Amino acid sequence: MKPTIRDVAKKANVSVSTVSRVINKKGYVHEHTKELVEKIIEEMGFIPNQLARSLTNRSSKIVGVIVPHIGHAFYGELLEGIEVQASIYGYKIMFCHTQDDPKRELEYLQFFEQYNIEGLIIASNFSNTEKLLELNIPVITVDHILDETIPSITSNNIKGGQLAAKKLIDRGCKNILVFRGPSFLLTTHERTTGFITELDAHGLHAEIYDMDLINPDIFMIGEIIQSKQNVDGIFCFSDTLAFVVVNMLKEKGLHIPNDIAVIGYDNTPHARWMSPSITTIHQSINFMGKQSFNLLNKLIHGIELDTFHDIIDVYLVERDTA
Amino acid sequence: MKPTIRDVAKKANVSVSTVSRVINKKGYVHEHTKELVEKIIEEMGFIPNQLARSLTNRSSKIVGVIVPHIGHAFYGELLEGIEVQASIYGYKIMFCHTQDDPKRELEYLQFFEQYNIEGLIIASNFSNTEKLLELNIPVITVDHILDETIPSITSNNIKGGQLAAKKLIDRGCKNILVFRGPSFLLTTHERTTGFITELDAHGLHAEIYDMDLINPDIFMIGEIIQSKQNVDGIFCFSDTLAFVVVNMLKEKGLHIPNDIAVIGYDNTPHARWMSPSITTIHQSINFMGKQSFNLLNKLIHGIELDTFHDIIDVYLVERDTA
DNA sequence: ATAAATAATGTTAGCGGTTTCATAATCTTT
DNA sequence: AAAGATTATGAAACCGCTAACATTATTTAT
Repeated sequence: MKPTIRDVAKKANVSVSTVSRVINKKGYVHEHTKELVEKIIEEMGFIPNQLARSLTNRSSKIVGVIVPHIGHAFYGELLEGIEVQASIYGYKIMFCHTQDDPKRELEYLQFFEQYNIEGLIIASNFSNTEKLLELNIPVITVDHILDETIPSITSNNIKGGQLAAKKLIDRGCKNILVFRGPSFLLTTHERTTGFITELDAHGLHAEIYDMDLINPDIFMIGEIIQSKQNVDGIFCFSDTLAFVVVNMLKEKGLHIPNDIAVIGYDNTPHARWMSPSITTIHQSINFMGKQSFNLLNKLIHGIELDTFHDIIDVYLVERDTA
Repeated sequence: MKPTIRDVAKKANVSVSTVSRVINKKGYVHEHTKELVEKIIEEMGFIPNQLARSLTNRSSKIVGVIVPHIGHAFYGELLEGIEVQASIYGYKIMFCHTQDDPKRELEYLQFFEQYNIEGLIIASNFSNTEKLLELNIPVITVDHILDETIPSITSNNIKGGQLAAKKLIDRGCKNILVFRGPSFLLTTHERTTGFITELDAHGLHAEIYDMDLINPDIFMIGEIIQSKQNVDGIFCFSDTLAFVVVNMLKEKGLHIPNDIAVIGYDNTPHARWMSPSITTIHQSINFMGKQSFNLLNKLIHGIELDTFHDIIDVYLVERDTA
């Protein structure tokens, strides 16, 4: 059986409160007894039970994270960033992937509540904002803004769109296609806005298609590429998409980037490994993860926020396709 | 303030134990009172505090999962499988990614212990088996076997190697290269064994190189490919590797699969999207995740195991590169 | 009708900690 | 040397729940 604080107290011939004081470094305790207690804790291999602690403290040292699909690289990397940072501050993560199912969202919200989680990071397109606020714990969103009142970490999607546009314009592209993400995502709109306004400023415009960023409809992309003539620039809202597009263009015998330039988004490893390697917009997902934990951590500890909605910078990675 | 069981009891004019009986559906309670209590629970929005429950029960409904890098697709998918299954049984997961750091492993083992986790799934190359067994909770490993005494879920790597070999042999390949994984992994050895024995049986042999499966050393691969003449078949232990190799071979002007055949491993989405699409060994990572939770669940509930080391089937996905 | 069995509910002691309060010992201060 | 402040420790209540045990009400069996 694991030793409890009482076992330690008995062996050290002190009261439990003294032991408690030692492990929490709180209140008065004589140097002598402190050393003795510490020795015995060491000896017995005593580890305070966090569950019991949480019960009195209401500080579980757990934060919840909700993502749509943990299997996807984006969320994996995000989670990695969050976890790294959380562990520095002694926080553990309990996560849930909703698979875009609102039922699961609510279910997990309850679970989280049962465990007295101290804060919540939401990366899914959460559907039930009221429920969220009822929780009465700090909540932030990452990668998108759910509500003006909920602090967030997002990527600078407008700039991402602008950078891509600038690059294509610089190359002299005139006939531009955009394979963007689904229209219900805020990120899609932001990138589109950034891209289009930049084109506009140069008297250019683009033809836009909505796509699934993660599971691209290969057939449809093929159709579009075949049917369009004279296209000389394509902006894809994910590297996965760019990846598929580049492969198809090569099949078609076009030279990239001379005949046609392609820009992706995300800067995943595959973009670098592909040949030609894919020019893309880099967003540091890992960093977003870290920052989102940091933001949440501030809220948990009641620290004043300097920025309520933090926007992470993006940049263009110039490679072979544009 | 969140309502407690006492608040409910008071409002319903019953004792806390009656309420407890209602929420746990355990012991005698009159239909009348049951309905009343349920109504009040509903009204007050009472949710039993799992922390307090765990304290008495020692059943936290939490299982721990340790992976090396959550950011990697393999572990993301694995975690997804685990989580889906866990949630069906009302279990939450607390995870840690060790980044291959033994210090972090131990640290997290302690954390897990503090939270009375009920079981542990290990996907990392855990270094400290004794510590693990000291935990006195069910432990299983997934994707590799750490110790004969610890139940496991693994992929049929031997068969994976065999399938790849058979395919290359069928194509008439004579001059074969293997880009395998790091030699400290059991999976690497198993696949190698499967592959080599099959070649042996046909009087063939292969040249083997150790590689990082996830972050391939592009330069080194390039060197090898350039230096070797007459190679007509390559077996890569990950699709990522195959991906890089295929790109390089194309650069070199070789025709795949006629001049040279390539087989990957994993069947990641990119293998399908690449052109030529990559022939690969499929292993159902998601399924492995599910099965590993199922296995752990049996152990937790003391159910007799029919297989101590369960091996998940793999198969060849024939596409354009072999 | 009475004993025995079953059903319904309450009382209370934990689970393993933290924390308030009380008390005792030691150190300052004048 | 006495009063006051500081330091050191312990007793006990409590966090929110479960479960063993006790008690009473209701059935069932004889």
